[in-house]
Amino acid sequence: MSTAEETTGGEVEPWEEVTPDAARRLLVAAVEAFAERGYHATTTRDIAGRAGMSPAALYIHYKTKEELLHRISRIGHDKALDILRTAARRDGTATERLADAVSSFVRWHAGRRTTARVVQYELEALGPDARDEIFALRRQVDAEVRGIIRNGVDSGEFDVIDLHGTTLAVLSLCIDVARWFNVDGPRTPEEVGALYADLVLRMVGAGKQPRGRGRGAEPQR
Amino acid sequence: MSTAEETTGGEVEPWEEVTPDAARRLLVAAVEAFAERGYHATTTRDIAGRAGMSPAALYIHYKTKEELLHRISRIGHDKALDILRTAARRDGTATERLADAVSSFVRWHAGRRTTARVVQYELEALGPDARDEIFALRRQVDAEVRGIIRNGVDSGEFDVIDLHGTTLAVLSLCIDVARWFNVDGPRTPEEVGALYADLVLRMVGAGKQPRGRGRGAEPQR
DNA sequence: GTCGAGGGTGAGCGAGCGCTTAGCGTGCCC
DNA sequence: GGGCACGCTAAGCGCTCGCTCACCCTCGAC
Repeated sequence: MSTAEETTGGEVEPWEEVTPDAARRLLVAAVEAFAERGYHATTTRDIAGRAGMSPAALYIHYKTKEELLHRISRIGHDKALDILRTAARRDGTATERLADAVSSFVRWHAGRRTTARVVQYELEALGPDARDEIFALRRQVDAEVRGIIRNGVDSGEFDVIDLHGTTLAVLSLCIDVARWFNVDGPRTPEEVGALYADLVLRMVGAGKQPRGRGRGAEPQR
Repeated sequence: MSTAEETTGGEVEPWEEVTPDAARRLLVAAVEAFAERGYHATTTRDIAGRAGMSPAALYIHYKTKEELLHRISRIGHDKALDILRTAARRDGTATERLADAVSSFVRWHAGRRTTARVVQYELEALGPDARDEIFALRRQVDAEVRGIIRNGVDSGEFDVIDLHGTTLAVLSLCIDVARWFNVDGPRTPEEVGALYADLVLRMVGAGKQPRGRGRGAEPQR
């Protein structure tokens, strides 16, 4: 949001890829309901009601309630992966790219918290096939973050003992934002993103022995 | 890695405070079912079946299905708070106490993952009264960790810009272990606890300016 | 031996679930 | 202007849910 180079994190108009209009309204209603009450506690009547339609209308656009969850999960994971890929492929030092990846990923989890909650916490309601598809995306998410951290280790910017464990912890920290973030709370998504980027750079030991690699002169802050 | 002084993290025989025996078997069955499928997707028939009893037996020991969740949540939060309090009240530097708190808290979330999942992720299914009671416990959990970090800042051991935000992030990191930890995975609860303690000490900037301080070294004061 | 109390069961209630079906209104093509 | 495809609704099906109720078995007290 601040600099032109930064990855956006929050999208302009979400769900615009879902057509026709009635299908999108149903899907948005489902996101809200799933995030509020959870998949299993949400009824198809509730979803249809939020979208201003009768219960039967849902089945014109979606085969089952689970298909709704699958579509939400798929689109959400695509978006999350896109955010990380954009940050990972920027020019700049590993330190800059990791900070950008974390801050934009966190901004998405905070700013679009309802979507993120469904994406991150309702996976187990998916059937086996959908679950496999989504888990493949999650492995790619993991690989993007691990790639940035490995770059930083290779360049000497980072000091990391357990690459896989640290990657796991970084992602875990970001994902959990969707659990606790409160829109009415004292922090904006941007503030949490900035704080978390700083904490993650500390976790990977960035900016301790600046060996003057790459183009990024100043390590952090 | 594990000194005799360390807080245990995993308990010897859990749920021993629940009597009579049939009530405990039902509660343990409910923990497993809630952790596997979630509260709303779990049926009372499933719980009773796992405990080897008829569906009606559940209502001899518990008024409703929600009372089961409440009891589990209450006991679990008491245990979590107890773990943190024990670590916070040890003798030693803030660095040592924070490392102990994080490693034992994480060991509990990993080693008793089923319980922790229910405790951390099924709160919203509680009614308003039970929710209030549990949230009060959660504020105490937060206060314990914040207290240790504040001690470290005051003593000069830690370098923390945002006390509340950092506390939130530390707890968030620990709690999320219950989401991803896999008993059949490559890491033991002890390994994750040690890794996370190290990462958290980095997050709070421990062991930077006072040389010779930090883990492994002899504590003074 | 009788009896009461308490832990347990089989059967089933009313409600609400996911989902289906028959039919209706509207707009487009000719 | 007739025919029809499409989006949608009202009604409701079959099922399973949380929970209840009438009754039974076991066992210690006397």
